[in-house]
Amino acid sequence: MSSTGPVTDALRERGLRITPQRVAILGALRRLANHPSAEEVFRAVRSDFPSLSLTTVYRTLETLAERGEVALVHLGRERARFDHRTDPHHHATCTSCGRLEDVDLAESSIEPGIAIPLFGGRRPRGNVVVFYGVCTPCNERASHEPSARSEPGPGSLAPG
Amino acid sequence: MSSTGPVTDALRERGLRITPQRVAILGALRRLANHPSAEEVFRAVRSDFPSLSLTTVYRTLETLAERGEVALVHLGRERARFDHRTDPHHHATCTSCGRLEDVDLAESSIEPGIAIPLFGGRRPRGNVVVFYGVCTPCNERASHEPSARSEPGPGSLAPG
DNA sequence: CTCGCTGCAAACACTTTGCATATCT
DNA sequence: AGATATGCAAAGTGTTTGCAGCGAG
Repeated sequence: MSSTGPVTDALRERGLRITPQRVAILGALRRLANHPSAEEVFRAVRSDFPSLSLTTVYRTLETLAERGEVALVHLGRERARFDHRTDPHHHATCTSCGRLEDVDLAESSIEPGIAIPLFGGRRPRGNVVVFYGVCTPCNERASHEPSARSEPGPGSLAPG
Repeated sequence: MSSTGPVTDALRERGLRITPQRVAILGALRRLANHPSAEEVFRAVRSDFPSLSLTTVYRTLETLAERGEVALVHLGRERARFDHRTDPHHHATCTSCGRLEDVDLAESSIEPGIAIPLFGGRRPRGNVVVFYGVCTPCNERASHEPSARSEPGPGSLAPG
């Protein structure tokens, strides 16, 4: 199989064998873009690839993460999510429904040059910022049901 | 038991019954200060409280977190850790050994006023920053064993 | 006395692993 | 052909839950 395409190329560049499973998984991750979990990728691919196993999805995403082709995003108690973007950026998440979106922030605005005592006064190698808030649909739902249970949603990491 | 003390007072203020288990658990969390996991708290308390169960530690810490008396800190795949500080602050972690320390950062330096599209252009309710780097002991160990395996350590959330 | 708390054991969700078979190169 | 990837089922890990008895207020 000498097929070409962005996904196939990415796999080849990472020194990975090009299998239909991998093509489908990485393709789905890029297409979904919504920081899906392994299971969400699994369901998306399964439709036109019934023999695929969840194990393979986990293994493939782990391999891709190791090689820097995708990134892992963990929030609070939530299951792991995968990010097709690997360039430095941050995230915003809805504390009510868990929706997650990218946030591009000027690097300088988070003081990457700060001296960290834990690192012997050296600067951090990197940092991750997560913004917490309530997305528009959840916000509207909350105002329509004033006294209704305003579920804290997934993960109780939310500050304040 | 009408004993007094910071821990007892804190429990009472949160409307919780003062049991020896809770006094010991919250006391240990404050004393350790090192962002211990439930199991680490358990081991610390167990010494002079052999009948304590891990379940109670989980339940107590969860209750305290719900009431805002302690905070949860999750990093990557790692187990949950608990923080006796609940005021806004950030964290630095060693990507090699997992050590975690507090970082106090001026709030303005992370643009809390940024308009987040996910939140309908509203500002985030809060944010969490984690700085990644290598702590001094790990750094020295690495330079003494140049070609040795430089374990990525717990959690592969580390950027770049 | 009453309701909340504790401890035990069992259940849980998510993720990883062992192994035989199938597939890529 | 040879090495690597896949699928299945089973094992983990960390955390949560049901329930009966205990203890704080």
